[in-house]
Parts: sequence; structure tokens; C-alpha cells
Amino acid sequence: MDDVRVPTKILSGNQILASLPAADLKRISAKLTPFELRFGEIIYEAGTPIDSVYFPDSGLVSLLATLNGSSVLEIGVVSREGVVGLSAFLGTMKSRNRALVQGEGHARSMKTTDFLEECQSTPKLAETLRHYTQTLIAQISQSAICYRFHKIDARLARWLLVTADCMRADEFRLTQEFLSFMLGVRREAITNAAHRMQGQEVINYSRGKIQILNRNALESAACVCYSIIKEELLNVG
Amino acid sequence: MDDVRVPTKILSGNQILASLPAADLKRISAKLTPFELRFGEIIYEAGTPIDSVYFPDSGLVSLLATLNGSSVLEIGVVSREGVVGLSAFLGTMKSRNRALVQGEGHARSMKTTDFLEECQSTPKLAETLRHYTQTLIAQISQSAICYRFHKIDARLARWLLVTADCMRADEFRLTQEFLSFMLGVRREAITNAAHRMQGQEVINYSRGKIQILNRNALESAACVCYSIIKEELLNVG
DNA sequence: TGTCATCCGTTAGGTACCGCACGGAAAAGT
DNA sequence: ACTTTTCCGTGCGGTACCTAACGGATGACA
Repeated sequence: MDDVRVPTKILSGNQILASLPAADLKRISAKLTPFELRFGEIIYEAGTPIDSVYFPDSGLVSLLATLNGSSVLEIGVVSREGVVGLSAFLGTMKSRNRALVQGEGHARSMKTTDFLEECQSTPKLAETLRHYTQTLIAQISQSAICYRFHKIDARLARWLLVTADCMRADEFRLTQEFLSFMLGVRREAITNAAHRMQGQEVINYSRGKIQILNRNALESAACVCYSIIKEELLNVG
Repeated sequence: MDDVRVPTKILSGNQILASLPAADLKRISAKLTPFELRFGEIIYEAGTPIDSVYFPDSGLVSLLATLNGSSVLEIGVVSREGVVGLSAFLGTMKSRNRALVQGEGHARSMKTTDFLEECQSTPKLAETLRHYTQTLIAQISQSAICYRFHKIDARLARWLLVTADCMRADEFRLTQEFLSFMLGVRREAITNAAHRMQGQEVINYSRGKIQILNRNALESAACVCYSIIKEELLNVG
């Protein structure tokens, strides 16, 4: 009975929380605070302490690996299926990566100290988090492969699809420069790739506003990484 | 008293096991079986069940991500500081990656069922494994960055250093073809990179036998990823 | 000692992406 | 309406790495 939840609830809220038995969820909810994810906000800077963890109900958070402080690279995303600040669970009170809000939405936050207590006292939470860790590792691994083997056009297509899925929208705002950081290329490379796609009427791009015109075409342009990651994300809860 | 262990023991044996209190270690040892790591042996194929996990005392195991079965790419290594089969701890009974013995050595293996029982009943083991998971994530993230931003020469240098460290040797056997798979490039690219290094008398390379001549030069040729990962690996136990 | 398999070296042409520099257009502020 | 800022388009040279093919050297094995 406890585990059977209304689908709409699962779909609309954070899936890690949704995976918990009702009793646990009720107790944990008391320690949760609503938190608004604002576009561009940096939740953690790399190397800084994790004071709170965040369970997104909507929106999208990018995990960015940094090198020398200069180069950055997206290695994964967190949305409803996950939690921002997993390192706390794994035993480090510092975030290795930068966590950046890439799509606005809502989350529920929790003090790290409370979070760690709950991880101890709620076996199901720990279990779900271990599962999610596995998913995140899969995502990062796939990123490594993707950066090594796939062309910009395919990576861009994949990235747009992931974003569209998480944001449940076919249109969003992001500059080419932003995208170039995410995908680890120069801005000009994004300009070119976007142009090629625009020429085929797959997307429409204008001054930071991007629109998906032909989703099927976008899916065939994307590398397999998209479907692999999508598959992974489905079996977390 | 339990936690204070003789340094030589820590250095010579598996560090996850070494992190355990004596009582736990004694109990767990009964479930461990010696296992020889033979060069080229595939411990897990990607997507296959994990029957046993392996705690290396020496030697080196590569974690290889696979794509379409064709392309492979090293995303991390496991030696004395870790365990092969971490996915079991994280809740999947399948290995996502291929685990390949890259340097021969000795490990102790354990049935997955026993391993999972011990994870439940030995809090310190679970804690150490969570820490190690964090390290592995760091390693994979760094790989992603490295593949994106660093040139072959630097990647090769890094790879040789890591191998030399884990194997505690300045000379080992590996073909250019093997290296090309690890680093995700063509064999010819390795040939060229190796030649450049040989020209500067940093290494010596001949028919699958590679020898480090000037370690300092190799370290300056390697990308920062080397020192970053080395740092990570030091603080597991 | 010859045969065979493995491993390495080399060449040649192609391309994706980089680095840099600059120009132009839309939006935002005043 | 004007400036200022943000964002995008473009061109040009450079290079790291790729694709493909082949030839040559070394070690293994009989």
C-alpha cells in the first residue's frame, strides 16, 4: 500500500522522494523547504561545502566539471529523477562539480545534516540513492564516450532533446555561448551546427531563443547517447 | 586500535579491506577467495551479471565503457584502492562496463551475495564503499574532461604514469593497439605520440615493451588530470 | 631456418574543430 | 533617439586527428 502511489504524483514530483514509503515521506517532508530554481543560479561552486541538498520537482540542473577554473564541461544533468548534492550521501561534504540551474523550476531543499540523518534511518532512501548514484555514473560515463566519439551536431541534438524532455517544453532560452560551455566547444562551432539544423528546419534559433520544429528529425540527428541515457533515467525510482 | 594498521599492510593490500576494523576484517576474510588477475582477462563483459566482486591487492583493472559493442574507451582504473564490481553495491546486479585486467596481479574475490550481506551488516564497509564511489565518479568525470580538452601526447603520458604507479614498475608490456583502445584513438596516433616521446628520450618503446626512461619529463608532459586523480586516490581508506 | 603472425612505421588526403579577429544586428538601458 | 551591451554571423589559417592502405621488422613456432 505504501509503495503504490498515484502516477501523476510520481510524474509531477521528485522521484527519489516519491520512491519512499508514505510514513517515511511524511516524516521527511517536515524537513523539506521549498526552493525556487532560478535560471543561471549556481547552487554549488566546485570545491565548496554542501550545506543543503535539493530535490527538484521540475526544472533542470547541470553538473559541470571544471578544469583550472577556466574550462568547464557538462558531465550530467539532474532533474526530477535525482538530487543535487549527492556527494553528501557519498561522504564528502564538498561538491566536486559546479551545479548550475539550466532550466528554471521548483525543488525542495533539506539541510545536509538532516539529509544524512535520514540516509541513516531510512533504508529505502539510502537504497534509492545508491540506485541513483549508479544512474549518475552511467550518465557521466556516457558523456565521456560522447565527447570522445561524437560530432558537435549530434551532441547538440542530444543536448536539446534532454533539455526539452526535462523542461517539458519545445522552446527555451539559451545563448550560443551558454551552449558552447555546456558542450565544451567554441561558440562559433555552435553557430555553425545550429545553422545546419536551421537550414533543415529542425530547429529555429534567434538571439537566445531556441525552438524545436521537428522533433523526429532531431532524434535522428542525435547520437545514441540520448536514448541510452533516457533509458537509464527511467529506472531510478 | 582497530583502525590503526601497519603502513606496510595498507600499502601492500587492498585498501578497502584494510579500512575495516579488525573484527569485521576477520569475519569477512573467511568469505574471500584468492584470485589471480591475468593480463588481458575480461572480468566482466558489459551488460553481464556480477557473480563476484574483486578486491585487488596488486595489479590493475581497466573499466571500459563500450558503445555499440565497437568503440571502447577507458573511463577509469581500479587497483588496490578499490573494488571491481561496485555496481553490485549500488544496486545493479549487472556490470555496465567491461572490466579488463590491464596489469597482472593478485586479488581477493567474494560472492556477490556474501558481499551484499556484508554491506548490510558492516557499516564501515558501506561507508568506505560510498567514499570509493565518490572517487570513481571523480575519475570518470576527469576522463570526460580529459577526452575533450587534452591532446594525445598528454593523455598517453598520464596513462603511462597511472599504470606505472599502480604496477610499481617502470616497464611493462602493452601494444600500441591496446593503448589505442584505452585512449580512444587510432593506433597510428599512438605510434606518432610514442615516437615524439621516444625522440626526447622520455620513454623507450619496442614491440609491445614500453619503458619509462625519464619520469620527470613524463610528468611534465602529462595533463593535470594525472595529479588530480592521484590526489583523489590517496584519500579513500 | 624458414614460415607465420604480430606489431610497428609511413604515406597521403581529408575534415572537424580551434584561434583569432572583426563586423553587424537586435535588445536593453537612459 | 541615442548609446551601450549582448548576441550572432563570417572568414581565414592552422592543426590534431581520422580514414585507408601498405610495407617492413620482429618475435613465435615448427
